[in-house]
Amino acid sequence: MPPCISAIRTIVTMPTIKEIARKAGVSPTTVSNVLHGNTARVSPATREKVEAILADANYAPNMGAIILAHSNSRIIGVIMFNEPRGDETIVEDPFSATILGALELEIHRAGYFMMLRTTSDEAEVVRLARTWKLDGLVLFWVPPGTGRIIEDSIDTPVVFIDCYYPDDGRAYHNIGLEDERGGYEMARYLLSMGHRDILFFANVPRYPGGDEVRFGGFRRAFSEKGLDLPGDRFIHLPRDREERLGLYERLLDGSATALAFSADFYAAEAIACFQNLGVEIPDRFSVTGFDDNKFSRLIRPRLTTVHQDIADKGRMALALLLRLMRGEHVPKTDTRLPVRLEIRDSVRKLDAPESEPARGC
Amino acid sequence: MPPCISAIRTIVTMPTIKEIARKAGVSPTTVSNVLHGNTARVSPATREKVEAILADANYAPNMGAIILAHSNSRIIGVIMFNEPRGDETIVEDPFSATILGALELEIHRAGYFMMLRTTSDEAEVVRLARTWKLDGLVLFWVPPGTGRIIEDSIDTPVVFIDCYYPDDGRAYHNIGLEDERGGYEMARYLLSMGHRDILFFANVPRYPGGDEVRFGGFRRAFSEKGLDLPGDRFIHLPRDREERLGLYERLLDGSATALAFSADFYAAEAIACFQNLGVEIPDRFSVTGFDDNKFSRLIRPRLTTVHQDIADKGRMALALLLRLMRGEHVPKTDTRLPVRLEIRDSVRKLDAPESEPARGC
DNA sequence: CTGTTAGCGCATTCAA
DNA sequence: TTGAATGCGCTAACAG
Repeated sequence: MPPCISAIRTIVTMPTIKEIARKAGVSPTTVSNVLHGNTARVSPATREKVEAILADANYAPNMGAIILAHSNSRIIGVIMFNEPRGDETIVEDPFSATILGALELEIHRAGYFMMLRTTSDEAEVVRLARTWKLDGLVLFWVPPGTGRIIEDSIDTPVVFIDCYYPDDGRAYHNIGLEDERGGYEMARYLLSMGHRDILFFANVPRYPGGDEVRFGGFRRAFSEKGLDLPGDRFIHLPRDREERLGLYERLLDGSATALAFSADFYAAEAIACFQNLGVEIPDRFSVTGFDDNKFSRLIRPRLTTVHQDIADKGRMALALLLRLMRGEHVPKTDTRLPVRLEIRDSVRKLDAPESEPARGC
Repeated sequence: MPPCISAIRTIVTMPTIKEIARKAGVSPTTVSNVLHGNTARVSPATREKVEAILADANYAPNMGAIILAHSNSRIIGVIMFNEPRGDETIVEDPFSATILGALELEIHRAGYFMMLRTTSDEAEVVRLARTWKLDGLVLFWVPPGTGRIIEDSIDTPVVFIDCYYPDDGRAYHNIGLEDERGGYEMARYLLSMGHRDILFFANVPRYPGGDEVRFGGFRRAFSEKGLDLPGDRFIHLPRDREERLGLYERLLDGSATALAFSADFYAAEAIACFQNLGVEIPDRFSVTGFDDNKFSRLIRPRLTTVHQDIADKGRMALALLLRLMRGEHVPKTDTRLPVRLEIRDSVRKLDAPESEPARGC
């Protein structure tokens, strides 16, 4: 190994508290007290000296030792439950990406570290929490029943995002959405536009419980009008893109006038597919989404959808988690963040001329 | 504390190697050997017994102790350099999201853990690598000069993604893109469609060096035709959305016939803005993007752009990093992944009728 | 094939 | 106000 390399290695050697103490001519305990702002336990003079050496040596603690010493890592685990499929990852979904961005920002800001993982295996989550002594956990789309197992197996504060639970008489810290109301309002709107023959497309396997609740909102709106929305109007989209495109094409032979998607992305995909086939939207089909992601206003026609504040969901989840981590007692409530119907241009009034799209940037 | 709670806590208590050893009636070393598959050092009989107890106790190692014992954490740090701005995060960008998804998959698959962080501070990266004894580092969009500082300060294998370097006579492990060729081909195409008055919009502050290289490709194509593309055609987009929209609107008073964006998202944003103002694209402006993200084929007109395989970039970066982590000697090369011009419907031939859009899903 | 031992870096008693 | 001693859980060198 050439000398220049070993010189670099020397720079790299990480100073420890012990070394800092030696340089400062004090004990490791004193250095530790300085590091922790234990001003009462150290004189200003030594404090200053130690601080100078600390800065000069570019001291950085060894988290391994810290974990070992008091079993917390300052790591917040962010886990997205999903079945792995083909070449699409769940992280790249615009919803996921937006909320992950918000979480990263807040975790960083709070002085914690973020460990990201996707899995469909609760045992893996438990293992992760234990081996890393995670300080907190944010769990997305946990299937019913699984949340209980996780909470019972670990000692870590947990906040769920977008989860629905079995009737096990137990409460969870959850940040969710007014899914029922979202479905209800969208259905009311579609009904008001004259649509009766509606198909609802679930969010592939991504939102256990939630899609059903949204569909429940649709049904409620229908029954309020004395109409029925049969269960076979709830359709699971295939995971495979080609299969989805085939499904969209086959809809052209059907009688539905409106297609309600439980995610903007698939709505956009379907619209593009129809347009590529020369089928005009919303002339042939009215199409609606859910979430109001960043792209729903960029596609044409602009997508009528159910708006939610995605980044805010992440911020709320983290604020809650931080409180739990501080040991505050927070009542377990299933928070349902508000939704708002966002009417744009992808739904047409039946038996009426097309509406003029809105203007303005 | 009620008894039921303490019962749960008991379940939670994490077994250590020592406890496992006690239960199995062997020494901690033997357990450790079993855990590490050191079959040569332990008899099949004891191995089986220990394994049974291990599984039964749901043993999970304490990473703190492991880090302390041999200074590697199995964590791969993923760092995205960026200036924080307003309410937009870099993680939610479709490019980032796609590559993060691929990285998460590969890191997980390789048995490592992923720590995600955005920052604009190289000192923070160094600190992170040291305090966590990171096994590897993936760095995005590192500004020129900063990469060297980081590499010189730590002992961790580093792979850069989409970085350009100063002429410091040094090589880096970088997975980048044929940016110059991408710009060149796009410009040639625009020229072939009769465009001469072109504006190039840089990727906000996100891609130091890269945007300039893409613009360099544009200039080369122009000069090959004996034309000049002056430096004032290179425009930095404002970070603030409202300001960007204002900029787009002002373009209507200009003479440019084509707007070349260095990111699909902004191209899509601009197109939508124009459409909202009642301005037809590509009639009034031809618009092009870069990256070919998931949405570029969903918007209307479908976006003509420069395609890159984003997920593959992540996979290649991680494959390289894993080799480096294994101690393999890999020559430092600045890999430039191929680009491909993706001609769709957002560019029109000047002085010619609009082209018919392609059909098919 | 198995066990003993020392030490990784830090926080935290307890003594001085 | 300061320091010495102990232990967190694991690995690895060494001894048996």
